[in-house]
Amino acid sequence: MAHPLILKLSRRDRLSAEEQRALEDAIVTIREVPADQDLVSEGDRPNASTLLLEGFAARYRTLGDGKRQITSLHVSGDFVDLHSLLMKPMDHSILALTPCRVAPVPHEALRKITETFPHLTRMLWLNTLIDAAIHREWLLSTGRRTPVAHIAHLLCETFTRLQQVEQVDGMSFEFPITQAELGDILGLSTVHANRSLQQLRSEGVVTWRGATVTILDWERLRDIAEFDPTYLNLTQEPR
Amino acid sequence: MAHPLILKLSRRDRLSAEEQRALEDAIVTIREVPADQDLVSEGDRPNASTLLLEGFAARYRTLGDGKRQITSLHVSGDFVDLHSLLMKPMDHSILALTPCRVAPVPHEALRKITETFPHLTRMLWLNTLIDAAIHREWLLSTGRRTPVAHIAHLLCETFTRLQQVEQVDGMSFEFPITQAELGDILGLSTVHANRSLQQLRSEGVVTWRGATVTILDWERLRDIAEFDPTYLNLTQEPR
DNA sequence: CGGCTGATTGACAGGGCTCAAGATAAGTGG
DNA sequence: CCACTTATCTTGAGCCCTGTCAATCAGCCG
Repeated sequence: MAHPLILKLSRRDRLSAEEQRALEDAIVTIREVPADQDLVSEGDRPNASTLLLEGFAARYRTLGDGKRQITSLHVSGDFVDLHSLLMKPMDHSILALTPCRVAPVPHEALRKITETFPHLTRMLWLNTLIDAAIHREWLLSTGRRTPVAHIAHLLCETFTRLQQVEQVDGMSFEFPITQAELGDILGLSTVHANRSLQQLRSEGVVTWRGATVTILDWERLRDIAEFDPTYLNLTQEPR
Repeated sequence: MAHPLILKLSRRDRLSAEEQRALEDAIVTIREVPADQDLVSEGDRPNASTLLLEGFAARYRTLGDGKRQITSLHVSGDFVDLHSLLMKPMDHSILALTPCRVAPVPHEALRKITETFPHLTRMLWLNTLIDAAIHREWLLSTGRRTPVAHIAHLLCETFTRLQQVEQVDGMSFEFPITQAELGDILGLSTVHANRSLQQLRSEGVVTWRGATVTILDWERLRDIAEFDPTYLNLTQEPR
């Protein structure tokens, strides 16, 4: 089974046949998780990391008064909690935004990879480094971008990430999040998320109907967002 | 030379003598960088990663209109751009907030470590995972904490991190950042950063005179911040 | 002492939040 | 396929938070 992680990593550097096999062999079971259920919960000490095969998931943290911040979004091919191999316990939860198909990859298998496949280990490490780069970009968005630019950036980023795993259709893609969730990504209230989104739509750069987003004017969207995909490390290089 | 990175990593898991030696041997030169100068600049393709031995540094990104967001702070023992081993080019810059003593660790040496010391590699990987965990915590702060709670959290975090590398003096520590920089950390204007800080001081939980911060009431500061150090992974475990 | 940088303050405008209601869309049972 | 229920999206109004601008104060250095 050629899973989307291989697709994703292969964009950054070539994986040998052995490396691909090691990744494939690491998957022994598949689990279906319904929407709105935690894939992993804060405080867990998982003994496997979760590879997302299908669906959308979000990592989030909640404050005492119930305010929630989504700290990252995940799509197929993402290793949503690869870090739990080395960091325990979980310091945040991961929520299935849609029904998800996931593969728990036992930490034993991952540890074995780190002992035997240095290059593949670096590629997995890189995977978590890209997560961190996305976090930094989100920090810039939350702290300094206007709400409209923040949404624009989120759409550019999501489009680009989905493109890598062949989940886009022309300039359209499925983006099944509610506006309440959008607010929790942006660090804004639902109402303000709604109004900012309307502004972006009214300028004719995007369309967002139901769960499908269409980018009508990529150049303009990119300019509004000041989107520069460097941080996603999409180039193939020796790593 | 027992550098602070060894101190820092040893809090998370025991390093063997060979591993420590490998880290020590990786340092061949030391460089002094004056304050307000970039240690590394966006777009660079460094062939060494920078270990911060002394001083404070910050990673930041800037928008077209000049707005700046600081995405992380670094203190002695931090490997400020360890990620540049695998991610090129640099997607952000790193600034010396004070005069810094740094050790460039050649990527060659690091790559060799990944080929020969799987456990040490995991420890370095962990180091970058903790950076990412801090990013997530900052996202929560920027998106959902009040400015006062955000500052409180920053102080709790900084105190805890400095404690690990023995840079605190009782409940006091040196924190040489200006209020403009504080604003760029919080995602607020300088003026508002100032007013929020005053509020925290007026409640008698902290003192911040010149570059030295003193925590007068840790419990209260922790409660205001809802600070939970889990994400810093301070426990010693097999990794 | 004069000239800097950084901290503090006041006034005011605009942005973003809350509350609450109405409109749409999506899902469910008959 | 319809009627109903529920979730989501929109909109309006009013208040508070936060940004901007500009001036004053404080500390440090030559």
